[in-house]
Amino acid sequence: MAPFGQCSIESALGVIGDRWSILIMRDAFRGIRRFSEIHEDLGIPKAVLADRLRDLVGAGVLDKRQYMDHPPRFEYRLTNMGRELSPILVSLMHWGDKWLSAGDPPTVLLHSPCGTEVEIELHCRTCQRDFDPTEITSRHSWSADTSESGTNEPETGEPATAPRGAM
Amino acid sequence: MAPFGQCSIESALGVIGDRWSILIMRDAFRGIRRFSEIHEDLGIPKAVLADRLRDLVGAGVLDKRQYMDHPPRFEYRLTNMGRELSPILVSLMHWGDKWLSAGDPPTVLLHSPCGTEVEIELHCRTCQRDFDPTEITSRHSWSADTSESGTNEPETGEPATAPRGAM
DNA sequence: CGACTCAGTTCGGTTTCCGAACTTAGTTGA
DNA sequence: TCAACTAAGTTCGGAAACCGAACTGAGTCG
Repeated sequence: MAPFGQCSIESALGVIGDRWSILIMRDAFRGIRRFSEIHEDLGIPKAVLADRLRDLVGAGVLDKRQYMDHPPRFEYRLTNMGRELSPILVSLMHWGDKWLSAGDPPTVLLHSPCGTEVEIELHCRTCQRDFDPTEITSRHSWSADTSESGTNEPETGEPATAPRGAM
Repeated sequence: MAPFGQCSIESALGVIGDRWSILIMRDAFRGIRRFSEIHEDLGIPKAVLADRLRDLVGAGVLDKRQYMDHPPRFEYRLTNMGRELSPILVSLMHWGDKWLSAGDPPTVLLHSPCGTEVEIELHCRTCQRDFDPTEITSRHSWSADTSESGTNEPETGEPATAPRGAM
């Protein structure tokens, strides 16, 4: 495996492939921008936070700026690159809501102009419709097939051949 | 911070909040299902792989089944819960493609019925359009505002107030 | 019988994580 | 002016996780 090479998922994980990094970015979306705020909000050890912020700034998803000279105070703001992580956070949130939350989702995202709940969907512009994961194929050295077992207590049967799927 | 409590992103990270877990799930989508295959594909230490597979099965995103009795052989298949992680993987891939890949994206996902490139978009059913991250608000104890700096070399200025944003 | 495969477990060494204490620069209140 | 306080880190020692390599055990193949 080349270090963060051939697969974009791997490359992406090189930047946000750790629990804390994602939570720090979530905080950034929430408007939590200062070292001490993040520290308090997440309960992350300060040394680790300092480390992660350095990495995230280095990767280009956060920007460190001094917003006050006396005393010197800093904040970490989303860059465009960082802001575009939101589909990832939105999908994580939706998945957690659906499969892990007991009862009501803790947070609901809204489309601010109209107040409708945000949806994130796999969409096909040609077919003009949303579709689900089983309809994904990939183009590369692999070929088709993402279909797996059909329920969460999957049916038995089906041979052990390993057709190559997406991603 | 309650351990994996109030925020669905945190809960989700409790299941796939580690680099290896996500790569193992990606392999599952690719049709790589056997212990030895995953080990070889990822270069993950066997002890760690055994650990992660236990966790992922325990969490309900993979199902371990014996597909052969003599000799006993096992495979790990996606459950429905696992399959529905795909929007997360798709967004990770798109983000990596856009911001980290030099040149062509290593893998392109296609809508299998028609061969069009897969898109994943924030969508509003009321406005009948896709929109971008700056138009997200949340409903909970926080209020609006996700707007941050506007470029990847963000403009200076703007006060240090921390309006609460989404997620 | 010997070599091989799969699916792990065990082992020692290295890296990372963690919480607590410390630092440095500046501010506020008495 | 001195003490207490805050923000943004750094330093420290112990605990946990990670790593590659070696080992295990069930079963197969020639």
